Amino acid sequence: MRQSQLFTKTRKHAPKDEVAKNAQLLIRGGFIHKEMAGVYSYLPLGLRVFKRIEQIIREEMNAIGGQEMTLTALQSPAAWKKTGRWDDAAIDVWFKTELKGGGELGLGTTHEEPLTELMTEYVESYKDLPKYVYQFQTKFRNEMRAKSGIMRTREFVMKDLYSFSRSEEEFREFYEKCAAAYMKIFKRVGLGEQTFRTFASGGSFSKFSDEFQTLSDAGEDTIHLHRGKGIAVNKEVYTDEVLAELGIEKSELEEVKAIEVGNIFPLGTRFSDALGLKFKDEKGNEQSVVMGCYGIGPGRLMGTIVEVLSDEKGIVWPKEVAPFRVHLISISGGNADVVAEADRLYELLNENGVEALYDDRESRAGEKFADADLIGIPMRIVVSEKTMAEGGVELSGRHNGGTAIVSEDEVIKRIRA
RNA sequence: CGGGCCGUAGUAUACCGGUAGUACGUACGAUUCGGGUUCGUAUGGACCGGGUUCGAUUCCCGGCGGCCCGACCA
Repeated sequence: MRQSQLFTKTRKHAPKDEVAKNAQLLIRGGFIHKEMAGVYSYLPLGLRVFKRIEQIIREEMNAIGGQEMTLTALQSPAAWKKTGRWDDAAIDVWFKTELKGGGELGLGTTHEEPLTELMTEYVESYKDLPKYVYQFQTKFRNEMRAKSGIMRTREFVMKDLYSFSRSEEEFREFYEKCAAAYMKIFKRVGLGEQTFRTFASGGSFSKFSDEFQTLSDAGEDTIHLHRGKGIAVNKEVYTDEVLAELGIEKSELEEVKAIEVGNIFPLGTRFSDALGLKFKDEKGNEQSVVMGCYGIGPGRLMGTIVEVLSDEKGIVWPKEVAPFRVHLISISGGNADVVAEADRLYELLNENGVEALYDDRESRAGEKFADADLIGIPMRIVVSEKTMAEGGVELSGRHNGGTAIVSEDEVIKRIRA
């Protein structure tokens, strides 16, 4: 895409009402727009990153047997009343409203109830199980206090997968599979090294759950990390009993701040019992379906990547989530030959299927480099009088900054590598 | 929900109970052209309502909005 056509622009100053690094950089770079507290729009660059993250999650969920669908955001109270969760005392973040013709409805905060009820239409026999269903859905949560940029918002997309199994053992098997898939996802988005499976509270559904925590001072959570074993314990459940169960000792742990980027937990039969999701086993006996729930917020993940991987000049996107594969920059100083050469290279990249952001604006080099650093595309190609004189183009990386003059043929190969 | 701070051009910031200034941006002209070039001209602003006052952007009250700490957090 030609940068001159992009409707967004970069800014030198972050808005004063944003303190979180992720929001400051994402707004300065033109990735997101703050609509109101805790509500952000995703602009062209931001949406590209978001979609990349979403796609990585999708691929990994499909790989473990997930079937994608979309449930509704508007929620009828009926199913929620059956499980006792329509009450504000049970879920205090409901956005509720009324229908014109009478009757209440809510904006979905989570989707156990509607999906469980939906599954009763299709699950009858042990032959129908297990099943794994997921979606990317907008969740609405009337948080007391939105904060930390795009990390805790009132409207956000969540990938939520629900597992429906015949037994506790079958559930456990998938639970571990999903935990492994989660680690793959965090690795692919560039957070593998600093993300740890963390033993956590199970809330009102089960004794325990597992969180995935990415180390960052910007995090809301405090965890006790065992670097050697690569596991951690959330402060909430940091008890002698839990430590003994995990076979670790206090002296081996360090207390660190972290961002919760994922959470998986057992639901047992809490929802299947309340909503009548049962199946007939091989002997004809009726059994309750054993459920589990698995969430990741792509937006929060995007914010976390910015928090963890940016530097003083701006964002540094990992290759797999970058809005474009390469940032092509022309430094022409009004020289038409340089413009023609850069145009040609842009076409060449397109022809080779390399998505490029092409800075074809008539700006000076300094401004273009500063913008490129802020936007954070990992690979950069510069075309200028200098590179033309040297018979190639300049290739450099956002992260290490090293540059090299390479030929055109070589550049395509290197980018694809 | 408890506590605190804050609302001034598009953005970031000054000052002031009596003409609201600067930087960036934007427009035009010139200059320059590998790390936000320099100069000139122009553009554009006090969240809303009430009160005090001769006079309020400034002080007081209310509303709305924003941020932070804590609590909460499927």
